[in-house]
Amino acid sequence: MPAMKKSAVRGSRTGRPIMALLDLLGRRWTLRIIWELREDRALTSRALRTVCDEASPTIMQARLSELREAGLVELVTGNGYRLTGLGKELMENLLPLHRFAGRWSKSAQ
Amino acid sequence: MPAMKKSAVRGSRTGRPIMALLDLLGRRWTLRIIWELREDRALTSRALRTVCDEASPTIMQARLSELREAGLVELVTGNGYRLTGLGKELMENLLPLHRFAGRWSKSAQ
DNA sequence: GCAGCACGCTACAATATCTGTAGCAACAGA
DNA sequence: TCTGTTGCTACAGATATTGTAGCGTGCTGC
Repeated sequence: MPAMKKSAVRGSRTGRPIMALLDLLGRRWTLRIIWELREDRALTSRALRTVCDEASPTIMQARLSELREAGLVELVTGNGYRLTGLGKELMENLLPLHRFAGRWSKSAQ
Repeated sequence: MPAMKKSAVRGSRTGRPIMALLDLLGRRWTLRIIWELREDRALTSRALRTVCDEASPTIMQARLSELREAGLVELVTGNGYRLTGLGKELMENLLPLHRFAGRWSKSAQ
């Protein structure tokens, strides 16, 4: 499994991949980063910080490192960060959330 | 939109539902809770803490309150917590992650 | 009644994580 | 050389999470 060094994925000591994945995605900005890189976008770390509500560089670098270790994101020098093939696969699974978010926001209270 | 009182959803001040949703899901244990309630399971708060790596009661209650405000989870007295209709819809969108997690874990390095 | 027991939930101090600001070295134009 | 941008780091303060203890309520058995 990618990125399985000691604390790359917190908690979830069961070894079940889905738990490790849910834990990885359940960290601040992680889902957002993947979302912002959808449709083959490549963004520099600073551009990512800007689109992610001016997230702090510390945590942005930490998340990008984790995502790189996990094999979901890669750094293309001179071009910024973008999703790997695996990352795009994950993105495909997340795209339906856009439609759901619309329904969710409309279902008042 | 459900649960849009002041700080129910942190960051993401854009008002775009997808951002609010990604922010809600990007908090520790939130994804895991929804996952553990899949397939119409109903779990007590203590059972949820047990299956979620013994998460602390403080944070479990906080997450459950947020999810209830968001209309994704409900408390059935005498039966524990379970997903609402909306919550099940979200769950449907998350189920493919199980398969992805398997592929992810197999793609060494 | 009255123990036990599990429930949802809270208090509170210790710890981990995140933020905000500043700044580094390396590279690219002008 | 000067200006600007890149990826990335330091560090102190703020926020979120953990771990432990415990509350009040309702239920079951005695």
